[in-house]
Amino acid sequence: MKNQSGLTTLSLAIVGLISQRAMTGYDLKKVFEETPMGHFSSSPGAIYPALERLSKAGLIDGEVESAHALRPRLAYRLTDIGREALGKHLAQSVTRRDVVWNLEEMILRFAFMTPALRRGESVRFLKEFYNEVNGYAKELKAHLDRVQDSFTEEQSLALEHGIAKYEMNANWSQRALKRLSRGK
Amino acid sequence: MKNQSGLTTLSLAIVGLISQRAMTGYDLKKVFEETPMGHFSSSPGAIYPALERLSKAGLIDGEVESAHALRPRLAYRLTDIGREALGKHLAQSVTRRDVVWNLEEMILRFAFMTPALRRGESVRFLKEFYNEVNGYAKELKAHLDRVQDSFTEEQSLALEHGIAKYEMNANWSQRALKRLSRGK
DNA sequence: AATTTCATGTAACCAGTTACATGATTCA
DNA sequence: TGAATCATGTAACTGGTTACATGAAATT
Repeated sequence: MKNQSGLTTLSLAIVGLISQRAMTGYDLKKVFEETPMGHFSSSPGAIYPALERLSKAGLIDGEVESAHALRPRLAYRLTDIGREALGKHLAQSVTRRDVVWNLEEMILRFAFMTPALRRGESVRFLKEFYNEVNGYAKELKAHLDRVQDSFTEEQSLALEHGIAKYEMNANWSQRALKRLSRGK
Repeated sequence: MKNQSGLTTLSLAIVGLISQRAMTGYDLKKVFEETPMGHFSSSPGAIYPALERLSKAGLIDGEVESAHALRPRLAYRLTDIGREALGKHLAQSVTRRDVVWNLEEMILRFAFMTPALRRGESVRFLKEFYNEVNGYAKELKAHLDRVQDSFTEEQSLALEHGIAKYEMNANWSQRALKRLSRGK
């Protein structure tokens, strides 16, 4: 459990995908294999136990589609509880901790916002996201100024990589903000 | 074990730091807490077991500094085996898989290259890194072209985030390459 | 006198990894 | 007919998380 709402990154990906259409474990596996959707293991040893946990927690519900077969195809869809949990998870505000430790998950959250939340929530997310990544980029720059004299060239470059990463995120969120405002 | 040479990302960080100067578990904890060195847990429950594993594997060696105290201060330094293992780990070539699944670890590798490897190795690393991130950026663009009609605005933006990330990495590695060539 | 810092560890838990297993159906 | 795909699962292992524990030394 990576955060207060109790969804791991993999669980979020699963719940988010299932929120769009009913899916079996195998469907999820294929999405993780064939699309650049975050980077998740497509191993059955991760997916099926995760589905079982979410099912036990009442967030998703599996419907048997071919009861006669040896391995009945189990198509999962979101329950009302699941839809609410997803909404709450996505609506959490963006903290410094989030962008430092779970940046990729933040993008995953953002990807699932429509139609789970209202458009205004995506905008709010982007503004908060921008503030945090921009703030952290400044922190990193200040740190570089302090330490670069004692650093090897590679170490300086590695830290500059971090700065460039957060600046790229700041730029992206600004662009995204414009696109969302323009679009509606 | 995340890759063929058997070092997890945390182990690499520990071995890399210890290669620069002898360090205790507490020293490592402070580095992880106070500097933006990758993003590692500063929890003793991760660090001390990792030190023990590395010690058992013969990569590092702990020297008791204050035997009289209740908690003797254990300063670790690299063994010859450890130095060799670090060198081999850092000298691995960069694969597509690496930049897709372990990009942050690649930067960590790069940061420790001096003085563990010769400068030429850093240059080779950057060239390979550039090829892979650039290639993957192109893959992502092609994917976006294929799927964007069926995507929500947020999903398109999330994928564009991925593209921007790999383009930023391509730019960074080009800049880094120039700096290393110029500098020596 | 009280709090923070130094310093190392353990225990319970949990999620993800690799590898294995089964067998029907579809395709070359 | 042999291989690939569909489809779901289990078992052993591993490493990281959170929380707890201890107690000396330094600082406020």
